[in-house]
Amino acid sequence: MDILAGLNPAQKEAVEAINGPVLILAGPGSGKTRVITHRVAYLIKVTGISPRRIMAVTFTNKAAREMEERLEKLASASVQNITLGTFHAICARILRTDGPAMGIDKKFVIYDDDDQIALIKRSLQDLALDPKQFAPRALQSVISNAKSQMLAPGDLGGKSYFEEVTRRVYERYERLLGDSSALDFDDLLMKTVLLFKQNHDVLDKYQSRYMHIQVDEFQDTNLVQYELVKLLAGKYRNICVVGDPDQSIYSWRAADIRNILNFEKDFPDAKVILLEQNYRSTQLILDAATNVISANRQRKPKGLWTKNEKGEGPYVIETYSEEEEAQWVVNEIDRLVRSGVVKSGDCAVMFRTNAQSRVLEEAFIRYGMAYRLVAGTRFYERREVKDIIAYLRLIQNPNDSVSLMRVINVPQRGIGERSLDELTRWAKDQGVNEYRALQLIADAGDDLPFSPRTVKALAGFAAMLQNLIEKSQELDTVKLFDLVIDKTGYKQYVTGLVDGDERWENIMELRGVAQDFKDMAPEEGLTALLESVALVADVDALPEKTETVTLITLHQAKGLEFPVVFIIGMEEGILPHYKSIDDPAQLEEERRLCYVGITRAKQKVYLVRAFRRHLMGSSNVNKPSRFLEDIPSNLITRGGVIGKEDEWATTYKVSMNEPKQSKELPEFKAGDHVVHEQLGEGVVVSYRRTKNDAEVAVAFDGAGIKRFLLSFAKIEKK
DNA sequence: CGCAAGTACCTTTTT
DNA sequence: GGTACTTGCG
Repeated sequence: MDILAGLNPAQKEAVEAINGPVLILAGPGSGKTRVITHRVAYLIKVTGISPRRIMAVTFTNKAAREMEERLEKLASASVQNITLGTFHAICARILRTDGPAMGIDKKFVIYDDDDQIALIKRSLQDLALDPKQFAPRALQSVISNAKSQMLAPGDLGGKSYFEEVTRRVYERYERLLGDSSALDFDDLLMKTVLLFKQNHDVLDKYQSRYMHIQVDEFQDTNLVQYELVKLLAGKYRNICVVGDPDQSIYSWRAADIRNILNFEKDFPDAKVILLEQNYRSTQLILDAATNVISANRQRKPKGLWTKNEKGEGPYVIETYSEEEEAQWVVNEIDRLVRSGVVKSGDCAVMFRTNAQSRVLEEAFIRYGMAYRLVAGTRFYERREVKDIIAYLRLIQNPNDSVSLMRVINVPQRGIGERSLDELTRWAKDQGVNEYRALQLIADAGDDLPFSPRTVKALAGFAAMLQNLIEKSQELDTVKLFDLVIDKTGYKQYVTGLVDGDERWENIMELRGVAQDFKDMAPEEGLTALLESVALVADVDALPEKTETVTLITLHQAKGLEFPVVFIIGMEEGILPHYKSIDDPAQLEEERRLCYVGITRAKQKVYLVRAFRRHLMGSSNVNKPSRFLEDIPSNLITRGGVIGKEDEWATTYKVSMNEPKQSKELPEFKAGDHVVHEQLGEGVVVSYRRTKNDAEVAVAFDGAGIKRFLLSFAKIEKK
C-alpha cells in the first residue's frame, strides 16, 4: 500500500477514514492537498471505488488544476472520470443537463460581474431610478449576498427605503435575466439547490452516483454551497470537508465560517482530524505567524508545530516611500539571487490591493528584472475580448440582451444611443426582448418609430446575426471564430484602433482558446468554449515553477508556497485595509490575510512598509501595521518593530537615494550600441536625465524595448 | 450620429 | 492616478 507511505499518523488517518462524515482541520503547510489527493487515490486504488462515483470540489480553478495534476501522478488514467472542479463549474454542468426540468433554457449564458452591472443599470432605467442615488455596485453586492443565502426578492424586507428599492431592482433584474436566458454566478449555485429540492428524481440521480464527496477550502464556502454539499451527500453520507478557519479570507463573498461549526452539528458522528504538523516554514516563521493569528479573539487555538530548523525570523523593513519600497524589494531579490541563495523563481512579492502592483512593476521594469504578475488586468475583461465573446454568446443564445446591446454598434453601424433607447422602449411595449424586436423590425417595414436609415441598420445587424447562427450549425469553433471577426467587421475595426496590434494579439489569443474545442461537434464546441471562458477567469494556466519573480495579491497567494516571501505595504490602512478597520470581524479577516501571507514562506519572509505613501493622488504618512506589533521582537531577525512616524530617523531604515547623487553617470544618446549584463546587446532608443539619475530605453533583439535607471542598470557602451 | 475633450468619480479581495 | 460618463462640436 504505497499510497500511505510517507504520511504521518494524522494524515494517514485522514486518508483512511473513508466511511461516514469527516472534518479535516488543516493548518498551513500541513500537507492538506497531499491528504486529499491521496484520499482519492486510496479510494480508487485500494478500495476499488469507481472514479465516476467520486466528486472533488474546489474553490478555485487553480486548486482544481493542481489536484488534477497530482492525481494524475498517483492514480493516472482513471482521473478523467472523477467529477473534479469548482462549485460553479460543477453546477453549470448539472444545470446544462437537468436544468430544463425546472424551466432553465439549456442554452443559458453565464453572466459575470460586468454583465450583472449592465443588467442592474438596465433595471434602474426601467424603474426610473437614479443610478447615482442607488449605486449599481452596491445593489449588485446586496443581490449577490441575498442569492448566497437563497433569498428571493420577496424575502427582502421593506424595512428601509433602500431595502425596498433593492427588492424592486432585484425583482426586475431577475426578470431581465430570464428574458435573456442568462444565469449569474450565484444562480449557478442557487438554481442547482432549487433543482435538487424541487425535483426528487434529479436529486436521486446525483445522490446515487456520488458515493464519495470531498470539499476543499471548506472555510470559504457560503450557505448555498454547503446546502448543495449536504444534498449531494444525503444518501451515502461519505462526505469529507477540509478547511482551516484561520485561512478564511472570503467572508465578503458571503463565505461563512459557521459552516464548519454547523458541519459538526449536522453530522454529529463526524470524525474530526487535526493536521498540525507544518512541513513548510522554519520554526521562527511559524512562530511569528502563530503570534499574529493568536491575536484574533474569534478562533479556536491550534497547536501548530514543525520539525524544521529554527531558521530566520521575519525581516521587518521600513523604507521612505513606496517607490523605495519597490526598489528595495528588487535590490534584495537581486542580492539574494547573486549570492546564490535562491533563484528568482523562488521569490514572491505579495500585496493587499492590486493597485500596489503598479509601482512594483515599474521598479522591476526599470531594473530589467523579469517578473510575472498573476492576473493583472484579467484577460477576459479586456474590451476586445469581451466583444468577441459577446458575439459568440449571441450566436449560441441570441436572447442574451446584455451581449446584444454591447455589440450592436461595435464596430459602428450607425445605431446610436437614441436608436438604442428607442429600440429598448419599443421592445418593452411589444413585450418582447431585443432580439425578437430586431426580427420584427426587419419584417415590418413601415409604421415604426425609427427612421428608414435606422431600420436598415437594425435589419442589417439582425440579418448578419441570423447568418452567423445558421453557419454555426456546421462550423467548428475556430472556423466560426474567424467568420465572426470577418463578418462583423471586427477585424478591420480593431486593427484601426490606437492599440490595434495589442488588441489584435489578444483576439488571437482568444482564438487559441477556441482551438481547444475545435474537434467537438459544432454546437457542443461553442457551448463548451463559452463555459470555459465564463468560469475560468485566469487565463494563466502557467506551471507553478517559473524562472521569474511572482507578484501576487495575498488572496491569490492562498494555497501557494515560496522559499522567499515579501509582503509589502505593512501599514495601517493598507494591511489592515482602511475599509476594514472599524469592524472587528473584518479586522480579524485582515489579520487572517496577513497570516496567510506569512505562512506562504518557507525560508525567508520580509515584512516591508513605506513611511510615506501616495494614495488616491495625495501623499500620506501611514502608521506601521498593527500586525507587526503582534510579532515578539525576539523573533525578528532584523529591523524590529518600527516606532511612531516622527521616530522614523532613529529606527532601522533603508534608503537608497542618498549616496547616488555624486556618482558619475554614463551618458548615452539614441543609436548607441550597448551591452546589458543579462539582456545582451541592444541599441539605445532614448536617453533622459532626471533629478539624480538618468533614464535610458534600450531596444534588445530578443527582449524588445526595456527602460532602465542608469544608477541601477548594468549597461555599458559597446 | 460619431468623436474629442472635459468632468466627476472612485478606489479590496474573485467564481 | 485612472476610468467611466457627460458635454460640445463637426
